[in-house]
Amino acid sequence: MSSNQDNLTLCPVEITLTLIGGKWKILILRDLMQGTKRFNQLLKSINGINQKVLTQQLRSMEKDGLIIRKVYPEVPPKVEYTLTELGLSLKPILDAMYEWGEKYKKIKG
Amino acid sequence: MSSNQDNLTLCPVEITLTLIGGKWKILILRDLMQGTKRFNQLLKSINGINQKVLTQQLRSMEKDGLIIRKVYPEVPPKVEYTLTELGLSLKPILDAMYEWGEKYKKIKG
DNA sequence: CTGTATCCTAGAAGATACTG
DNA sequence: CAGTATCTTCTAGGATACAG
Repeated sequence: MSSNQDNLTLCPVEITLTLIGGKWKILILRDLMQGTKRFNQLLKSINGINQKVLTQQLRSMEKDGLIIRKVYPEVPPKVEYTLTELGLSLKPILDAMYEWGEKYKKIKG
Repeated sequence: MSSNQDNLTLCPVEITLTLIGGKWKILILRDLMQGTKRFNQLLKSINGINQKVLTQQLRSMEKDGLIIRKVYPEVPPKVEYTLTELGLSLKPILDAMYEWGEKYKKIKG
């Protein structure tokens, strides 16, 4: 898994990939860019992910300083996930991906 | 594998991911953004990839219209890979990833 | 040099059941 | 609701050998 202890001799693009590569993190970021979300909200809005994998990805992103996990000591439990400043700073990447996908859709769709 | 037959009802970010997701395509794009490259050049400059996987990824990207493969009928063979216009249009994404990686390096390094 | 063709493996991802 | 804990499946990726 990625971590902030990864080799910092990698090229900048590779560094970025170690933190947001993989099948799901970009999609989690896409959702959290809209604001704080609860675990179940993420689970529903991310097509095809399951509970275990979502938990794993969120933990990894928390460890990497991209998101913050806030637990409300209630019953039933309530857990909210929010982007950190570092996480928010990924927005230009997400925006570029969004724009490219839009254009591609128009061409091919 | 990704293809241009993927479900176009996906959100734009997901569409982009189907075309450039995975462990290697971004790195191949990074290299080809600098211009046409031969197979062996790519093999050497992409850290950790092997021949089979590089071939697979290049075929997939060719099928998706991101790159063009040009074979020179020589002995020994010479094959060059070049970005198409569509492939080139991914540059903003690569640039954003590069910039983010740079900043991250400065903070953590 | 640029590929196929096999075979193999690690680990990501998924299904299911259970819990505070 | 938001998780663990297991067990299983799957496939991207890797190692190796060979070929035009």
